[in-house]
Amino acid sequence: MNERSSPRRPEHRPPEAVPIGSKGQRTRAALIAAARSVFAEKGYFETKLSDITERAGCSTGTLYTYFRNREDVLTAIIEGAQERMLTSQAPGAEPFDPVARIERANREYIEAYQENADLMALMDQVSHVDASIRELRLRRARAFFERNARSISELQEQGHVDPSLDPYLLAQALSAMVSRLCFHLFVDVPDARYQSEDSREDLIRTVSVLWTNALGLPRSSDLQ
Amino acid sequence: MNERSSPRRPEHRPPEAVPIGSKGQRTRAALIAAARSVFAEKGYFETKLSDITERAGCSTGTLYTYFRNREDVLTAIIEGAQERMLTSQAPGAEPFDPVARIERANREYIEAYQENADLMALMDQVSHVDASIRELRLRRARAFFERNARSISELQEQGHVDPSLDPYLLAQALSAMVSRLCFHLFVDVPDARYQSEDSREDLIRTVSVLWTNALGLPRSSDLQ
Amino acid sequence: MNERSSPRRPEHRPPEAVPIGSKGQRTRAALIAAARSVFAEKGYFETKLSDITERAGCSTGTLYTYFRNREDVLTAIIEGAQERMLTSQAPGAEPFDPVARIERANREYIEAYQENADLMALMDQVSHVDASIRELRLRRARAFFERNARSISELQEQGHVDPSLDPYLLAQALSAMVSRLCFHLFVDVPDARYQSEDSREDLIRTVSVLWTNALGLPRSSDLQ
Amino acid sequence: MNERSSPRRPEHRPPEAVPIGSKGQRTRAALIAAARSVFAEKGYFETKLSDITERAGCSTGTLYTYFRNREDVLTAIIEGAQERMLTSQAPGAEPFDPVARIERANREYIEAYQENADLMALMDQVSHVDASIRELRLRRARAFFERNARSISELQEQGHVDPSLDPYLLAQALSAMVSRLCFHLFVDVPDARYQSEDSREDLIRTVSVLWTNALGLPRSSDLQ
DNA sequence: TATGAATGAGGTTTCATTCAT
DNA sequence: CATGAATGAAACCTCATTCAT
Repeated sequence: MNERSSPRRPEHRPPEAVPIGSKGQRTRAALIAAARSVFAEKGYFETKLSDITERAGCSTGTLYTYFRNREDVLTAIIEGAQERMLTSQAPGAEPFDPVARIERANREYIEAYQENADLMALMDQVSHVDASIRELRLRRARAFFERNARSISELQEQGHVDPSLDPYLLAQALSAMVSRLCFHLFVDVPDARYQSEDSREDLIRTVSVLWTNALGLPRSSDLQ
Repeated sequence: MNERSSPRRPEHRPPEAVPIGSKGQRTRAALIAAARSVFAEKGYFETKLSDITERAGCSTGTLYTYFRNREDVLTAIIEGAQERMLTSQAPGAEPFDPVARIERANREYIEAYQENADLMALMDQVSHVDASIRELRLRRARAFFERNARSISELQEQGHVDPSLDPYLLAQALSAMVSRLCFHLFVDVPDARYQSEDSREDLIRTVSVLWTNALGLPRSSDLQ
Repeated sequence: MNERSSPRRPEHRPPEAVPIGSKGQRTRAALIAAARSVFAEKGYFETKLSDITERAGCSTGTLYTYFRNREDVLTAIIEGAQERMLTSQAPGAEPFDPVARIERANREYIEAYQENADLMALMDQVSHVDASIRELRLRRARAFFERNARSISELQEQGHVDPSLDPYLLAQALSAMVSRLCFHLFVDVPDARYQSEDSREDLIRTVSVLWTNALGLPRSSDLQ
Repeated sequence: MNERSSPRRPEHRPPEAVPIGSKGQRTRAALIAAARSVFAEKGYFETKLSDITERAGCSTGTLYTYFRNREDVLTAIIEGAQERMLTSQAPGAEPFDPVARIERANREYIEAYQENADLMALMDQVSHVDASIRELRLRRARAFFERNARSISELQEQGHVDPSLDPYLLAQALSAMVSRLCFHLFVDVPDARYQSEDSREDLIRTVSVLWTNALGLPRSSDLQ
C-alpha cells in the first residue's frame, strides 16, 4: 500500500497463473463483489481478508489464488468499474451549446457517481494512504474538471463569461461542488429522496443552474 | 460508515486518573501534538502507537497514562481543536446585508479549515469507521450549511433569489463547493499559492462571487 | 472468592469457528493436555500462553484458533474431565446397606480424585477468582456431600445414628475429611505410598471405618 | 515467588532502612491491612500493587518504602498473624484427659482459623506457587496434626484406641476434617450460622464428638 | 483449484518498579 | 518520607500469508 505496510508483505510474486476457467471466473467475481460490499460496510482498513472470503463463500486460501493481497483486491475492484467511471462520455456527439454541455457533463458525472457511490467512498478512504489509488482518484477528478475548464475557457472566448476570472479556479470550484454534493447525498447521508430517477433529474438541473448562474450565463431555458 | 464499528470501541472516557500536574500537562500536550502530526503523515489507520510515543519523545507505556487507546487520542486531538472549529463565529455582530453575511460565513469557514486542514483530513478518514467522529464532522458541516440556508431563505423572502429553488439543496450545494474546494486546495493537492494571506483573500472573494452569482443575486460591488 | 473478577472475563464461548477436522482435533487435544500439565506445574496464574503452546509443540497463534484466552483453555480442560468427575456413579445398583453405601461413595470419590488430582488442585486455585469454576467445584462437592447426608439421615431414621446431631453438619464434616485427605495425599504432599492400588484400598477402608465409627455405627465386618 | 517470576525482579536489595517513625509505622500498617483485604477480595494473583496503595490511601511509590515487592507484602501480612496462628497454645496446662485434650486442640484450631479465615484462604492460593508460603502452611498443618498424632498414640498405648490403626493416618484424616470444614464454613461458603459464638461451640463439640467416636473412645460426658 | 489449520511477525496493552521532585 | 509520572520488559492477541492436503 505504501512503504509502511511492506514489512508485512515479504517477496510477493503476483499469482503466477490466475485461473481462467469459468469456475475460476465465477470465484474471482464473487470475491470482488464480496470485497466491495465489505469495504463499503466496515471501511477498507477495518476489513479483514477473512471477512471477504467469508462473504464470498470460499476459504481464506482461495483469495490468494486470485490476488496478492488486500490492495490487489482493491485495485481489481476499481479496475472493474473504471471503464464506466473514466470513459463516462456518452456516445452521442458533444453538444454545441456550452450550457447544454455543462449539463451533460454534470449528468454523466452524477449518474456515474451514484452508480458507484460505494467505490467513490472507498477511494476517498484509501487515497489518504495509497499513492496509486490517490492518483486514480485525482485523474478522475481532473478528467471532469478539465472538461469543465475547457467549456469555461470557450465561454470566455465567446464573451459569455467574465474573462478576468481564472477558468481553472472556477472549474475547480464548480467541480468540487458537484463531487462533494454527490458524496453528501449518495454516501455520507444517503437520502432516499435522491435515489429516484425524477429527483436525480432535479438534482442535475439545479446543479447545472447554479453552475450556469455562477458563470453569469443567461438562464438556460430549462429553468423556466 | 455505519455503526458496525462500534463494538470495537470499548469506552470513550479517558483512563481513570489522568495526571494533571504541569509536567503531566506537558506530556499530554506533546502526545497530542505528536499524534496529530503522525496521523497527518501516515494516516490514522497506518499509525502505530509507537510512532506517536516516539515522536513525542516518551515511552510506549506513557501513552496509556493519558489515553485508553488510539481512538481516545484522536478524540482528544479533536476536542482540543473543536472550540475553534465549531464556534468559529467571529465576535462582531452579524452584518445586515445577506451578501456580506455569505462572504463572512465563507471567510470564517475557510480560515478555520485552513488552520486545521490536517484535522479535517483526519476526520474524513476516520468518519467512515467511527460513528462519533462522523457525528462531529456532520455537526460542523451542518452548522455551516444551516447558517447559509438561513441567508438564502431570507434572500428568497426579499425577492432576490428564485423562490422555486429548494433553499436547502442550494445551501448544501454551495457549502459543498466551499468545503471540497478547501479540501482540494489545503489537503489533497496543497498548493503553495493559497497559503499566503493575500491569495486566501482572493479565494474567499472568488468563492463568494461564485456563490452570489449562482444564487442570481445582483453582482456585488466587490467584483468590480 | 466473589464475583469481582468477572469483568475480566469477556465471553466464555470458544472462537466462532473451531476446527473440527481430525488434525484439528489432535491439535486441540495436544493444547489441552499441554495446558493441563503446565497448569499443574507452574500454577494457573503463573502460566503464560506461550508455555502452553511450546509444550504442545505449536505456535502462539494456534492457541487462538481453538480458544479465546487462557480461561477458555481452563474451561475446556475441565469440561473434558467433567463427565468422569460428576457422574462418577458406578453402574451397579446402589447397595442397601448404608454402611456399604458410604464405603462405595468414598471409593468413587477417592478414585475420581486421584485420577484427576491435578485438576482438583487447579480448580482450587482458580475458584478463588473465577465464579464459574468455583460453581463447578461446589457442585461437585455438594454432589458428594448430599449423597452422604442422605445416607446419614436414613441411618438416623433406622435408629443407628444419634438423631440429635445435624445430619448436614455431619455429612459436611466427614465429606470434608475425605476431600482434604485426598488433597493432602494426592496433591499437596504426594505420597508414593498411596499411588498403588492396594494402598488406595487401605485408604478407602480406613476412611470408611473412621466414618462409620464417627457416626457411632456398630463396627462393620470389614474391619475384622 | 518462584524462579519463573524472577526475571521481573532484577537485583532486589531489601528496603535498606525501613522507616520506623510513628508515621511510618502507621503507613506500613495501613498498607498491610489494605493488602490483606484486597488479597481477600480479588485474590493474590489478580491484585495489582496499585490496588493496595489505593486502598491504603497512599501513592504507589510509598509501597516500596516498606516492601520490596508483592511477595514481601504477603510475607509481612502473614508474619503479623503468625504468632496467633502457630503458638495458639492456650496458656493453661494441657489437660490430662485425652478427650479433653482433643477438644481443646480443636477449639484452638477452629478459633484461630475463624479469626484468620481470609489469611488461610490466601495461603491456600499462594502455596500452590510459592514454596516458602507453602512451607509455612504445611508447618502449621503439621503442628496441629502432630499434636493430634501424639494424643492418639497415647490413647493407643493406654488401650483406648485400636492399636492396629496407623496413628499418623488417623491424625491426618481427622485433622483434615477439621481444617477443611473450617475452610468450607468460614471461607468457601461463609455461613452466618457459624459466626456466632454459640454455634461455634456447637461446631467444636460436634467435631470433637466425631473425632472421639472415630477413634472408638467412650462417649465423653459433654455429649449427654 | 479449493481448503483451512498453522504460522509468527508485529502491534497492543499491562503493570511492577524507579527516581526526580 | 511521600509522591506519581515515566519506564520498558514481557505478556497478550491479531491476522495476513503459506502450504500440505
